[in-house]
Amino acid sequence: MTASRPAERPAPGDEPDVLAAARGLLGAVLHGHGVSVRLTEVEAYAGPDDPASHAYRRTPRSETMFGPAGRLYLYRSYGIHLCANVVTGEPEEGQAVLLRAGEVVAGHDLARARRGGVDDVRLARGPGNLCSALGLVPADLGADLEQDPPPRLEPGTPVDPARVLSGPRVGVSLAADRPWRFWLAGEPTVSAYRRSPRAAAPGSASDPVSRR
DNA sequence: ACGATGATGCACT
DNA sequence: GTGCATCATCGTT
Repeated sequence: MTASRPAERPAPGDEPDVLAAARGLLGAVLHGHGVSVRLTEVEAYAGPDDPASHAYRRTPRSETMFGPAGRLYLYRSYGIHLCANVVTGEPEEGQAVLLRAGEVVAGHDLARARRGGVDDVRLARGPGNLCSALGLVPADLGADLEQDPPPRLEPGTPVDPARVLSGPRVGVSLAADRPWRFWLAGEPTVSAYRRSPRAAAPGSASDPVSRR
């Protein structure tokens, strides 16, 4: 072996761009089909260096993640639910932010109808429920969120950084300790944390890249 | 062609 | 807290 440097591991302060992008999406408003949601909880997914990301391997499904920023990446979870991401970073990087939860700020009646009359704070709690409330459909895959017709993303007023909390991503079995989930403190719309049963024990060194 | 696996949600104890 | 429906996707055969 050569006298080269050790394997790269992100140094503190050298975090992937997608983390800042994720924090920046908190408070933004996503206008769906007749319903608008202010984002309160998101998760960052990096490219081929993130084992939990759909972009860990480039496949037909994840192709949108390798495209330009500001596009909508939709995927089907458990064969049933749609989940929405905003592509960030440069093309080929494969970075995106999963939209996990939000507060309905417009179109309440339509959102309630779509969600079967659950309590308002649950209208867009959880990535599948958020898509359902917004009325997103598979045809919205790849939509340019900066263009006029919905779905469209409206930058929110900046949030107080002290209100942004972080923790591990929900339900991922790999890189399960990376604290790449971000949410706004005190928001009742934020979903509950649930660790994947397949994830290594918290803090385990057997997890590919455990913590930062 | 086949089997395993979920970036979930909801019912249930 | 736990169990599981349900099916697109992807790696393997």
